[in-house]
Amino acid sequence: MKIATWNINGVKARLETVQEWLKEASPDVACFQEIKSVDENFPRQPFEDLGYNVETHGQKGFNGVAILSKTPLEDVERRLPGNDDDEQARYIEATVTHGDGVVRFGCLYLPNGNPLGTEKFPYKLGWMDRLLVHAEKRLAEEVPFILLGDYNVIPDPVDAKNPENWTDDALFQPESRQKFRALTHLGMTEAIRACTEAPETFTFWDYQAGAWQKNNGIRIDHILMSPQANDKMLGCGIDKHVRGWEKPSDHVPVWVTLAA
DNA sequence: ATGTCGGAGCGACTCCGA
Repeated sequence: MKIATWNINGVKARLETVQEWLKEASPDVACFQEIKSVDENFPRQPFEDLGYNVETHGQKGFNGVAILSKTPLEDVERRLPGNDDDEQARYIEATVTHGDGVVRFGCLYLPNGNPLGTEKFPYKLGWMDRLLVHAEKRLAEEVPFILLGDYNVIPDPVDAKNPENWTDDALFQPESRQKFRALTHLGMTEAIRACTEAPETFTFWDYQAGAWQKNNGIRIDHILMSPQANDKMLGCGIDKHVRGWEKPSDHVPVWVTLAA
């Protein structure tokens, strides 16, 4: 079973690119972030034509997440619990049958948090606190649970080409990194770090200032696995080549494979 | 040293968010 996450930066602008990648990579489950579409306008048909079931949680203009699965998506829940006043579409959860068991997926688009000194950074930290509470609840259920998406957190200096350039950025603040570590300390395994020790393992390259050409990347898209999911993990990868395609997203797909 | 992109609202440019 192959499971992927990708911040596509706009489903309308990326439709052909995403279809091309789905044909090439053929994930069983794909989580997308920044669909930038309301649910009614999400182009479901092109994905259904490729054999996917589709569930979305979108809003107008920005944010928005989606889960695609070759097998049915069940018990779909939208919104991260913990703040009924939060109107931003950043979380969707669903269960997929896998072999003789099930896997629950949480697809997330964690707030960016920039610029520091505005209400955006405490919103990010509050959202991470809610995610910690929710993950703890899911982990207590002791079923395979995978929390994947654009975390907007650079976990460690090794996860940036030029970490010194990120010291004033919300993605690399000590508080952001501490809360990300706290998630793993609940017992979740961060898949890419568990699968590879390769240097310069990045998932995002800014559109600006020739970041891609200079490999000036960061690693902010993560797949966190509960113990029951981690026990099944076979391998992982990052589809870096997709960043070099025509009309790319600034992020690339990240994936894991699980034993049946 | 600088370099971008997507979407919305408006009315073919400017702003926002990243």
